[in-house]
Amino acid sequence: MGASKTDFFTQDQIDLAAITKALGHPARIAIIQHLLKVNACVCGDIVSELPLAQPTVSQHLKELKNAGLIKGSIEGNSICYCINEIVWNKYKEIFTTLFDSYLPKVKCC
Amino acid sequence: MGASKTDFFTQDQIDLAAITKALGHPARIAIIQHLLKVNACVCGDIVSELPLAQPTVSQHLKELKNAGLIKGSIEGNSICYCINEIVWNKYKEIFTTLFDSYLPKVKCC
DNA sequence: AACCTGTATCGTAATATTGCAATATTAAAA
DNA sequence: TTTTAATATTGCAATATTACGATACAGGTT
Repeated sequence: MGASKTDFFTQDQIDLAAITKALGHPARIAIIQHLLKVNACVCGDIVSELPLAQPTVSQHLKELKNAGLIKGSIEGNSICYCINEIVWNKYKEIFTTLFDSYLPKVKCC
Repeated sequence: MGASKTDFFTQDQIDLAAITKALGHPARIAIIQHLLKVNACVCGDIVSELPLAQPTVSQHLKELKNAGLIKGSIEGNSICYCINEIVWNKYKEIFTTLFDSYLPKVKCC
């Protein structure tokens, strides 16, 4: 098929899967890391940061925006991108909880 | 194309993207959450936990195993699955660093 | 107005993912 | 050995993703 059976999963599972899926590409990881590194709104130098054509980068930015991880706002004739603080902190919390919920067993196969 | 241009990204970016991609499906999130919940090796009840056919679940398990997130070991005529502690802790660290590296700007567009 | 610059969208080709029926494999049980 | 139970693999159809050239669009600049 290619489409996931979202009907039978919880909304939390679907949301978490959507965020991780959005992060599941080297280019999008690179975009996020760049936004984190400059720690500011980035206006227009994302394409030059990546080894990809401009339409491809635009598409990756769109997916990150759809997932809610980043925001884009018009700034003159270019567009400023930055991390979406609220969504970022929400998933920081969710990921922390997820990773912390693992308590290794003394005996495991 | 459909294939990512992995040649121009760092190994860290490719690895992180691979892990997030592996988590980027509701079924695989559900599998991980189940393994975390029972906090033990799970032998054979994963299929019945999910609203998917056995071959589909087997495929998702394979992807999680390929990503290194889970381990599977033969236990009689069934197979025990559990979280891979080393990989889990490695990415716990990486995710923590990633999420913590965000320092919101006072002024942002 | 015409032009440039930065970004988005469209269209399309190549490839990957998802899901499952059918089948194979493996190991214990009868 | 035959059967049974659990899991993996194969093969295939439907859909999604990735990438990019061509093009459209928007806002400045001249």
